[in-house]
Amino acid sequence: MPVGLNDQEIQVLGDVVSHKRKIQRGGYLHRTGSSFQSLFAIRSGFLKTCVLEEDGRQQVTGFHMTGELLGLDAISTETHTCDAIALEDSEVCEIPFAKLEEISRTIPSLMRHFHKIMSREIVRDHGVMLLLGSMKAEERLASFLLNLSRRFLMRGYSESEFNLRMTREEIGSYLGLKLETVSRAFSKLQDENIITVDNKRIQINDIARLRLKMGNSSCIT
Amino acid sequence: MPVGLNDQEIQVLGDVVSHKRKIQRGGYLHRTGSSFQSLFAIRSGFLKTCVLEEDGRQQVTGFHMTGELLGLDAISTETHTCDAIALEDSEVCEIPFAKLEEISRTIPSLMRHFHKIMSREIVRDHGVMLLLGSMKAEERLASFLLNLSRRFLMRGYSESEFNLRMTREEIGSYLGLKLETVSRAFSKLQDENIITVDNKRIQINDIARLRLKMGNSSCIT
DNA sequence: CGCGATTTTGACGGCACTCAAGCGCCGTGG
DNA sequence: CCACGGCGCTTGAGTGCCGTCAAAATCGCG
Repeated sequence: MPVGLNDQEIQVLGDVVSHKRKIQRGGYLHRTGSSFQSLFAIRSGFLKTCVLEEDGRQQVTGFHMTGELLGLDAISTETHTCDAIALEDSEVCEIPFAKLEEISRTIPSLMRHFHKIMSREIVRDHGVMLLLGSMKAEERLASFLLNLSRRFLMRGYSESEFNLRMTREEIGSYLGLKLETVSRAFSKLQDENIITVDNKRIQINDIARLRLKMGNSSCIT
Repeated sequence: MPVGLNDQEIQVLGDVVSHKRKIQRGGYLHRTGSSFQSLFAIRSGFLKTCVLEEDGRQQVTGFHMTGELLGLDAISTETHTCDAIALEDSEVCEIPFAKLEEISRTIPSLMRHFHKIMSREIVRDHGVMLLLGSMKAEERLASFLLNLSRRFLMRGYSESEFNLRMTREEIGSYLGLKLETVSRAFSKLQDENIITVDNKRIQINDIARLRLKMGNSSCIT
């Protein structure tokens, strides 16, 4: 997963990864308030992170797939600030953070890589802020689908056909919309023959026109 | 600024800070696309960061004051992903990032501190995402004012009376609202005697009721 | 097959956006 | 000194997008 490291470095890093953990669908990887010890690298599966509001409802802050790193938000307070929940059976590697810091002192490229990952998360969040702050419902959904498409492609899956792991409500929570609005936006894009929707199965028929829907060129990572 | 370092460490860090830079009101600290060399610690003043959209309009991603660190987003691509513009005459310390990484290898507490700062930025962004995704105009403005209030308090200024450095349009851009909506929300809070608004001068008369306006307890940092 | 969860679709209403007018402040120039 | 014009701010009226409420359809699963 960590790009830009040589074999030796990867091996050293491998020693840090204390053990793997399986989380079945619906299970928690960590909860808000629980103490922070480790980062988690996703080996397989699909997770969401969400913060709970006082009234019980939840806001999804991200969807995460293979190769991504979870728990970065917890470094600051040494307490997790969100829940991480598996949307399908998943497998993660636990990376004790203290060890990671220690080892990264001897491997500059690893440290640099780690810093880039944190920075990329900040850039990603800015992209989402842009989306939430200035896009309409249809633009948000287009942006979301294109983002998923790109991430599937990077992992060797089809960029034009994939299964959503999350519900309309979770998509809506992430995009700052109600589930009905998400559903309507799906239907609208389908009416225009840009995508084909069959419940959770999405097929992108015209990726160029989908990109046009999202006036903005910035693509959330 | 950096909390949690001892005197010796602070001195070492001081050596890293190559030189100070003054930016006058309206001036750029850095621009989108310019190459990344250094982080910037704000010594004094007030800056905004914003990303430009293709259509020329801009979305403000943050307001930044004394003691805060700018440029974290640029680490990932080694290119700045946003503009940083001074909203009043400001002074920053330039911190060459390569040097910071190098030195942090010998001072674990500095490295840890840096990681916490990056992590806090991620948490902050999640707070903004929550705000943009689920709050109404008045709640957003209340949240914004309380955030400013707290940050002024932390710096030894009054928490109940301060000057806004930014325009209504910039506030709106940050909060995902149009300037007219921001203005109306100010007026409404004033009508309820919760705040007193005199152009850029804000006085918080009833901080408890202002907190109530923002149903959510999460406070963006 | 039957139930609950999820999704779709429709009708309606409200909040925020758009368009527009007017005010106050301030720097410039007559 | 004062008139003028630009800019930022406020306020009003009307519109439209999206949230709310509701009902029906479909899916998933035992």
